Amino acid sequence: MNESTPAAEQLRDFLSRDARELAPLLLGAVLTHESRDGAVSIRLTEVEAYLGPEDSLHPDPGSHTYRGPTPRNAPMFGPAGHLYVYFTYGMHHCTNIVCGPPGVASALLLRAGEIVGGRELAQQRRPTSKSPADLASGPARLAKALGLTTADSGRDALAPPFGLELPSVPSGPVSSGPRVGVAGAGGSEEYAWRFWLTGDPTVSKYKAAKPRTRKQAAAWPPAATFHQR
DNA sequence: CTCGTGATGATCT
DNA sequence: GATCATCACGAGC
Repeated sequence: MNESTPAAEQLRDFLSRDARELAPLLLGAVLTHESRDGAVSIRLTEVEAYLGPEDSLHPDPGSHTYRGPTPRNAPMFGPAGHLYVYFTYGMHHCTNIVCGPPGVASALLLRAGEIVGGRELAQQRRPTSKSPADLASGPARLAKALGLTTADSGRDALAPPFGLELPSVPSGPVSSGPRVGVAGAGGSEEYAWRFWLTGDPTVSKYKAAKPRTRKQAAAWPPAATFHQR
């Protein structure tokens, strides 16, 4: 078995707090993933908090757990410090670190970071990246640089082959704003739960959630569809 | 620099 | 069947 060390359990306790409180504290932390090809380490510069459905004061319509547990989001209902990785848009992976008190299905989406170890391997995994600051400047880029897929969802980020190290000194000023790419109310100013290190060059460029142009084909023509097969 | 858009498949209703 | 917690690329300033 893979027993957690006392240090890992202390860190797990640290992560077991409200995602909005934890988010700024986790900026500057270094996440490492060691694989057969080598290790890559990322210093986190941008995260987003997603809350669980248990908090009736702040129900979070932008969270994957908003409508309760499913096979995909199961890790978010588990212990803090584990990974929740999902696949989206048919081609991208995104990585979360589960957090929050036990029984609250919340997590932090890792949106960007600075590669501080294994830059060569990260560049190999992201051949289209044109500068070191681009290597992990976006949630799918970050997952790609770390070599994470849905196969890693549910695994413990506080035990090998992973590792998480908190910043030894305060990481500097933190900014916050609305979450990126979240449709509907969950992306509004009311849920300004995106946090980043002010001025850091690796932070992803902000793009407001575009009002998804809905397909009108299904609704048109409106009346001539009675006898369609 | 800022847009707009196509790619592409798991997931949930 | 619609919706995505996105990225890369190309057109037009």
